[in-house]
Amino acid sequence: MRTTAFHLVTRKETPQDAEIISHQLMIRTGMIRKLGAGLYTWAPLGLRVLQKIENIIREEMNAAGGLEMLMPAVQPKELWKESGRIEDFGGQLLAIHDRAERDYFFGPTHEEVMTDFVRNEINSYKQLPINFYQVQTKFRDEIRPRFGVMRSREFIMKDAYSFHLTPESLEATYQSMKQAYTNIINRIGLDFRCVLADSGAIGGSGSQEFHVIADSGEDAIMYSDTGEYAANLEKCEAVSLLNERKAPTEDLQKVSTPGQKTIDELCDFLKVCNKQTIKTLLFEGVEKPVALVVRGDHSLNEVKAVNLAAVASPLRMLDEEEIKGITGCEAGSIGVRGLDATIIVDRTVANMNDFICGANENDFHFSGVNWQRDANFDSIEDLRDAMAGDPSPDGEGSLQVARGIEVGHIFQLGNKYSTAMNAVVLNEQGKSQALEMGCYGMGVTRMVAAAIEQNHDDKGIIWPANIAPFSVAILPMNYLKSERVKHAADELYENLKAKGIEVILDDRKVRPGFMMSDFELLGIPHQVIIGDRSLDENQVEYRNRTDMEPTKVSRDTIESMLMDSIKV
RNA sequence: CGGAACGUGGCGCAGCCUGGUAGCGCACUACAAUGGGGUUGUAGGGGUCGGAGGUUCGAAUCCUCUCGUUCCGACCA
Repeated sequence: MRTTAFHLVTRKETPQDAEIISHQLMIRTGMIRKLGAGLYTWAPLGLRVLQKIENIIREEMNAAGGLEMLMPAVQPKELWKESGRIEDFGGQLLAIHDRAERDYFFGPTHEEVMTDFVRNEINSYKQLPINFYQVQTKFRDEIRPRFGVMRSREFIMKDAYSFHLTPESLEATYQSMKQAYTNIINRIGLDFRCVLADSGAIGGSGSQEFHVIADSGEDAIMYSDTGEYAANLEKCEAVSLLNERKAPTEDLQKVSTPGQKTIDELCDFLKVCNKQTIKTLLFEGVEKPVALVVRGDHSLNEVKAVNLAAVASPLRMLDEEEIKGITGCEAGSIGVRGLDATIIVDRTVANMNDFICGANENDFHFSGVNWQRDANFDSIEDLRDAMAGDPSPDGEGSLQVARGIEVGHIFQLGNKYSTAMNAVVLNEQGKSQALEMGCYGMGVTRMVAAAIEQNHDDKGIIWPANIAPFSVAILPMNYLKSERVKHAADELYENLKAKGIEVILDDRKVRPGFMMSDFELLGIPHQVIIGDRSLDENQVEYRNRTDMEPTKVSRDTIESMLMDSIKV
């Protein structure tokens, strides 16, 4: 490709609405342009990268036995009524209708369409297991799109769906998908972790997420420093930090704490450590209000909370009026003694003794509170966010924290959809049986942004070799005036092209500094600078984008050197 | 959806408070010089100031409504 025949429009200035580096660089390089909130045009440069990622995904999916297909983006509302997921997805569904006022959704995901396809196509256990996938445009009406294509409303996802007669068969395919995802991200060249995850609106029993490690990541992931354990913070098991409950040593005492509302204020006032206190949080329950109790220095994990049977979904904290009605006090003085609510305590809280809590009376707390003697709870659950330094739940090492960008999520759905939508096969005994189902999503557009988050410097993008839009950039100095330079550049360009190398030759009438800055921004891995100065010695200059160290290379060997470093 | 802010050539912004000629930088076009790190000069093209209504002799500027966008909180590949 010659730049004059390509669409290359770079910008020196950072767009005002781009917060994170990948978004900034994608706009500055001209890979994408914004059309509206969460809507982006992929220019030719960006599409080259996107398609490379798609191709790697296709190759690995095919190698793992996946069968590519393509479903409509527009889905009849009736299918969603069958699965009962309209409520789960809520406002994220883009509702549309046709001229006859029939209702449709623009697909945010395709479990329904796929299950419909399969219940018509698959009738016998002999057709199983099978794994279909597609690479397709989705639309989710995110409440707050941001970070460019990282959280856009329209995006491209690879989604796969597998079907099985038995949970064992599902497990086997699930593991092969996990391996395929590992291969994909390794080939793209990114640092990632596979972590345990909450399955959210998609549902099912078990799921894992693939996170590309980056400081700008929206998720916190916890991992053992010495063991295998890794989980999304929202899922990460938090163990009890106290092995056993010690016997009471203090008497129950009501202490005056005028105006002390937050845990921090209370601890300052009483000169105690926040590890001696508990937080009692009141939520709407299914039958009666629920009090969720965590230690003063811990934070409630909202995903764990909403997953509790006694807690109403969606999660809602009681307001001031409701709190007053139950406790007679304000939010800062709630405590567990004599509280009329279902009391669920965190594992650590269950083992505390001599602790401090609100007295359900404004400006008073209790100290020296002990379970059984002074108060009781209904059950013990894992309620809190795990913290760095906690023992790993599998007993191996302690937990560390990192930020991650979720690029993939794999689920064992079991028969949730097949039962709801009556997708059955006849088994060997001729009996009708609901299908076991798995689904496997990967954010293709997001992967591009994630790759940039992990591979850039102050000058621009540093593309990993396998997804770079071009492998080699030829930068001729004074191409339009020096016949010698033009000849050498054209010759190298044609030779590399003939060998199947993706090469871009900058034949624009721009000055050298401009040209070099442009290609640093673009992040092309291998750059060859050709000018009269080095041609005098029958040499060209080579640099790679990673270290930018210039190396003089003889004209005779530059081609083979490039071929070696690219390893086609 | 709640809270905040912003809409002025393709991009980044000034002008608005105190109403009267629409301006700057980048980008773009042409010419010239320059030619190994975003070079310089000269000359150009491009904006009904988000939209509608109002106040006024006169509105980018003041008022009302509306649309859009972005940022902060609950969702997810």
